[in-house]
Amino acid sequence: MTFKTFIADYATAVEDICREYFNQNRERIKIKKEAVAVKNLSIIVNSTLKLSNEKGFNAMSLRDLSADSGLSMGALYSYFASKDELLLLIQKHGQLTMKRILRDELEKCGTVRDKLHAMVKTHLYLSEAMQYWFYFLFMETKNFSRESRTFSIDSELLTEGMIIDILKEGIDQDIFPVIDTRLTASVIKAMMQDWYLKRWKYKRRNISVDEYADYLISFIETYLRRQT
Amino acid sequence: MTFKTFIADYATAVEDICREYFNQNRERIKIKKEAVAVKNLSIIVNSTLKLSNEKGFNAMSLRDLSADSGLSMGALYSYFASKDELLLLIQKHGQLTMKRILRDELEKCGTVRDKLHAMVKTHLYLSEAMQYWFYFLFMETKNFSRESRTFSIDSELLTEGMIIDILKEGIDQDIFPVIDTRLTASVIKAMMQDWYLKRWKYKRRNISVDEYADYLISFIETYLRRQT
DNA sequence: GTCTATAGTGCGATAGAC
DNA sequence: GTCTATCGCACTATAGAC
Repeated sequence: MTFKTFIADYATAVEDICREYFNQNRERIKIKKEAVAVKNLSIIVNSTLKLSNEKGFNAMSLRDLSADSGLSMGALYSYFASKDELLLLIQKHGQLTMKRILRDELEKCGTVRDKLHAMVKTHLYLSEAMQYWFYFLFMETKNFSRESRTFSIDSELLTEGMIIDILKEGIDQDIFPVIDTRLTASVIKAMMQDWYLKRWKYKRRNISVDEYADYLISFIETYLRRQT
Repeated sequence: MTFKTFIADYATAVEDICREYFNQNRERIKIKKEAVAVKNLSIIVNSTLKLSNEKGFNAMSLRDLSADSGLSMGALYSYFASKDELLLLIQKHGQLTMKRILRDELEKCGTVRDKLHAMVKTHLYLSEAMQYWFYFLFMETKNFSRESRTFSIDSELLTEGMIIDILKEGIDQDIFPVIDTRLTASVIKAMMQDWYLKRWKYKRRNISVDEYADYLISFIETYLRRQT
């Protein structure tokens, strides 16, 4: 798997998320034609992510969003009931999609080593393809409601849990040395997150997501090599 | 060095930063008595950091700050000219203090291995002692002015540069294997940053900063062990 | 040196024309 | 389904009393 093959499979992810949101909230949304709604929702979401990445969701006014999306203030409110609901749409549906993709990719794997590679690559590819989305989720969590914050924390722990399971499986099979799986999973997650938290740095240095993935995998494998 | 010995040396860091700010802006600040000014500035800074960590600097109103600090709106404006200036005070003076402490601690070291250990420990201890400050600087960068953002980026690259220098020195002395120093420094930084970005996680698990530091050092050393 | 009261601004949200 | 015009509110910042 390379980034190019990955992106071909998930090019319509944003549109899919918007369609799902539309279908789940049909009664409340004033627009009735699916094609129109999904198109405009995608524009709204993309504009919101762009503007929020620049100056934060709180600092982004709906007037900014109106100007950037090309929709009027009134039109925006046909798609969501409040600014908070827009935040929720992006958080909830974004996170669900990411979890689903990550799980799907992992299920294709046979060996422990395959799983570890798929975990690192899929996470990095996802955060590359949905860069704004990942950055948004990380930076804006504190603006969420109590319930949403819990959801966000669970999401972090879920990914970490998946890494822990892979490490444990490897230790059981005598492939990896005996290590602190929770701390190791934690720092692996931190290294993967750096890709989208410091995107500007890697861009400036012309490091591609595939190069970063290869480096990370070799770094982790060196640590997990059993001392003979 | 443990966290306990470290904190004893730098207990007055916040107060020192406020005193420095006061002395550099004597003409503009309406309060004239140093003792009063430094005391209230410390309260203001601590309240700002606390509130910003909860909901972000933008979402924190000066009414919130007034309530939390116990100073009236009018009194607050005796210490700074605008909300933006308050942001600048925290950013600029905080960053300078951190750089200074980091450099001081590294200069005490003799061997390459000592330097690497001091780097990890000092960075973690600093981010533990000034947790709110570090989190603030990371999360609020997008609210900074253009010039301030550059300053912030330089600060990130400076720390990374210090790690690169240590790695290069180790490679030259045949202590470390030949590796990509820039990428390695980058992921080491990412792992150190995780300590303050996910403070809630480590707190929940009762992992102390000394335990995290020891784990990180052993992780890095395993990677840097020359294969025989 | 600190307070209260308030001016002026820009926000989120909505009503009603088209 | 989208627009423009506008309301009420909360914000930053300041003026003037104590």
